[in-house]
Amino acid sequence: MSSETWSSATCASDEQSCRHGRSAVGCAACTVRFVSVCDALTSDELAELESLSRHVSHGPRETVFTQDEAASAVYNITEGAVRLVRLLPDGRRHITGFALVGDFLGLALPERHTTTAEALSHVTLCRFERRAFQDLVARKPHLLQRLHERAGYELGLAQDQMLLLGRRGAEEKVASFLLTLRGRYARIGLTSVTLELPMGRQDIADHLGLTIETVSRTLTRLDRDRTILIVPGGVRLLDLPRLERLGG
Amino acid sequence: MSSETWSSATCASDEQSCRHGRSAVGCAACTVRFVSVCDALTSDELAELESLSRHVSHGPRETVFTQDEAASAVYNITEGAVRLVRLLPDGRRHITGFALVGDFLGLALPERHTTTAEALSHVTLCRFERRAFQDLVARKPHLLQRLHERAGYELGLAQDQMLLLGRRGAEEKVASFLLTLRGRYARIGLTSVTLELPMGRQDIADHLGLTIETVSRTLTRLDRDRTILIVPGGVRLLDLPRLERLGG
DNA sequence: CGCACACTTGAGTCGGCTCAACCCTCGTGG
DNA sequence: CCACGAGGGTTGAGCCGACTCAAGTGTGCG
Repeated sequence: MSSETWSSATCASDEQSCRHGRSAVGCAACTVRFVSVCDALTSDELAELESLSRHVSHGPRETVFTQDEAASAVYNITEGAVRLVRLLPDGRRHITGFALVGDFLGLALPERHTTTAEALSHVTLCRFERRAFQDLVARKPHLLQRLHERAGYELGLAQDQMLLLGRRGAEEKVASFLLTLRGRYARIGLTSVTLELPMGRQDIADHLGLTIETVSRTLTRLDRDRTILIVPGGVRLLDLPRLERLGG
Repeated sequence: MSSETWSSATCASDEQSCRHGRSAVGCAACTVRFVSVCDALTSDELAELESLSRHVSHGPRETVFTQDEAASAVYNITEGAVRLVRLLPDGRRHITGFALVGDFLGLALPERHTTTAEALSHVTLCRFERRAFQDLVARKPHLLQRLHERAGYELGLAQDQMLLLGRRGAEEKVASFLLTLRGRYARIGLTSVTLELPMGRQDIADHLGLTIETVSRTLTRLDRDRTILIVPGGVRLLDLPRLERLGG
């Protein structure tokens, strides 16, 4: 039994969204609506979407869904962050990306999930049955349009990441990673000087194609020369211009 | 003036497809139709699509379109191959991928191209004005559906590539590259024992995040231990099991 | 206190990069 | 016909940065 199923059970879901947390008062009042695909819908359609949705939540390290398993649902993150993991036959793992608030999981509406999604912190999600969501999409071309735009954006991110992985240089990778994350936070309205890093060093390493030791060393070096300041749970970006010079 | 525009001019295009080459006898008889997005259309719709299309062709090293320039058109490759290049501010370049027969350029229908596309050999393409194509797509949800599926597939490829770039090992990278290419050729019905490599060593290096010397050395090593045989314009795969062991 | 876990730090190794020379083919022109 | 140069590819010597292995720090928690 997957933890996904488990969490659905713990969340006493009924017709409308359940009230187990501080969010979940309906799509119209959804805090992430304007940064998500739902933005494409009229209020009527929003109501229809809402009837399909169930809120689910997961604690840290729990699995939302697993690579290669049948994709019974797609998700929209309303709180927290998850890591998207690809496992190799030989045991090595790679983190294709980190999904933040407002991000959509299952954008391509695939038959089977291509990655495993694991919660980094406490995370809440809007869960849609895939078939029902697919039916809705088939009837609402502009929603599909929106999904497709988003997929194009993701494709661009993936290409940036490929570029990053190809050009070596640990410092470049780490600096660029921090800047990218900063940019994504800004995109959803979080512009704090302190950058939260909900993922561990090992996750960053597996994302950048480095080892945990190299990530750690690089961060401490950036800390030593006052480019960043390492704080519990994240970093403070002290010298943005230099960081941008390092990251490209 | 871009070479794209230039080529359009040399191809005396009129209502139907022009007859400058051995292809171009109309969408219904198109050799790449069943491996491309056009497969989603009925014959009526195909006729409509055809009225939007112009055949263009490019010689080796010519640019089809350039990164960051306004995307006036999207393309379907009917013959030949192109490389998709991303240029960095500091001059380094990365090849995000190689597009083969049947591949669609501009899948995400972007305002501006995210990569530069350069012909590797003589290449012919079906060219669609982006706006007109977009209008058609807006009226044909199942075509959009098909584009979106394809985008999902591309996203998967990009993730595989990220994984490849992250896990080091030149031998692994090269072996995997050859196998991936073989798989893509097979997908469009080309199952020859000899694998054509229309791209140069430098292109492979820029695609895999290696140097040209390392690519060359790795290929010669594979040649020496009889895993492959280097032939003009490509390689022959002699020991597939071993190659698969090397590539994952 | 003692354990677990995440992270940091150090010493030595190794694979791919750098720099440089060389080979081969092809096209051009004397 | 050969000389020449250009471009793509190959090969070699030495270096450097990231990995490996190993130990040490710090914090939270039972």
